[in-house]
Amino acid sequence: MNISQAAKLSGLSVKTVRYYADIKMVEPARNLQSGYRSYSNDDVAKLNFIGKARRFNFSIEECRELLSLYQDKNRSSKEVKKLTLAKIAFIDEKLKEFHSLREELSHLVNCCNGDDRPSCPILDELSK
Amino acid sequence: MNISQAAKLSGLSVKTVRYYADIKMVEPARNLQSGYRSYSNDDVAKLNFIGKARRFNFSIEECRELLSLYQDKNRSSKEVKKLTLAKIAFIDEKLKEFHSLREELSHLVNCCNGDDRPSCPILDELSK
DNA sequence: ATAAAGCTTCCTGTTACTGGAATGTAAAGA
DNA sequence: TCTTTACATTCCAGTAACAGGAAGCTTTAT
Repeated sequence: MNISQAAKLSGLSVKTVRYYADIKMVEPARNLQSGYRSYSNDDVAKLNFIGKARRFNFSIEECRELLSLYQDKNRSSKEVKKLTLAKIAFIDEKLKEFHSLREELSHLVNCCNGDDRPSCPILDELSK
Repeated sequence: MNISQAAKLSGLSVKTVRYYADIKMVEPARNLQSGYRSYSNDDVAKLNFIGKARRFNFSIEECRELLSLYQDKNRSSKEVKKLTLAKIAFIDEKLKEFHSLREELSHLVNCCNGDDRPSCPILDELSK
């Protein structure tokens, strides 16, 4: 099938699918006459896989690893679990950061009248 | 003072300070003989301000806005509060995203044995 | 036959810098 | 004074993961 069909089936944009071909993550066959990319069902499965992994916040490089594990029938689940735990740790970091940011910002907001006068504790804090 | 001194006092890298000059956010005077950037205390105060705002997750463009409000003696605190509330809303979005991601991932991790066998529920989920 | 749709490659832009090369200036030591 | 060293300058490339768009083929529909 052509690229737009593969994109539709995998829920990705054509641009994204072409990008994944460019970076050699999912390289479809080529129609020799037209030069068009020709995607197999297997290719689409890989695109799907990558799409899901991306939605789970795995980076492209991590997707590459997961994909090679996915295709390796002798892999151990340990390796996949390790990657996933690392991702969870990363997310925990982000959660902590954003939590404390949120607290600080909402503290500032609570101190600010938010009226038409110029006095503003938020700016005061930023300039300290 | 020269750029490295300004960088030190503001807690930013020289590269970053130069970048802020390039994008016309903090444009110091120039030493006409050497061509070196010449930072005033006021410039350093602005750098400080921006550094703090960046740590509060404000984007460069938002910093630009905040900075102009900061320098506008007639600004209303309402405007600053509005920006800050928008930032909090953005952070809340991120928190929600990461929370649900974390849940899904830890669910997968709990289902995975993490041993030397190939069977892996994480990969199974990603390929569905 | 022609037009429209779909495909190709290539280039630019995004965010907020960082690293590095080539080169110029200033300060410190011999 | 000369030289080394430290610091400054500009400019270019790279980062992550694409999106947008131009110019130009190929296929399909009318």
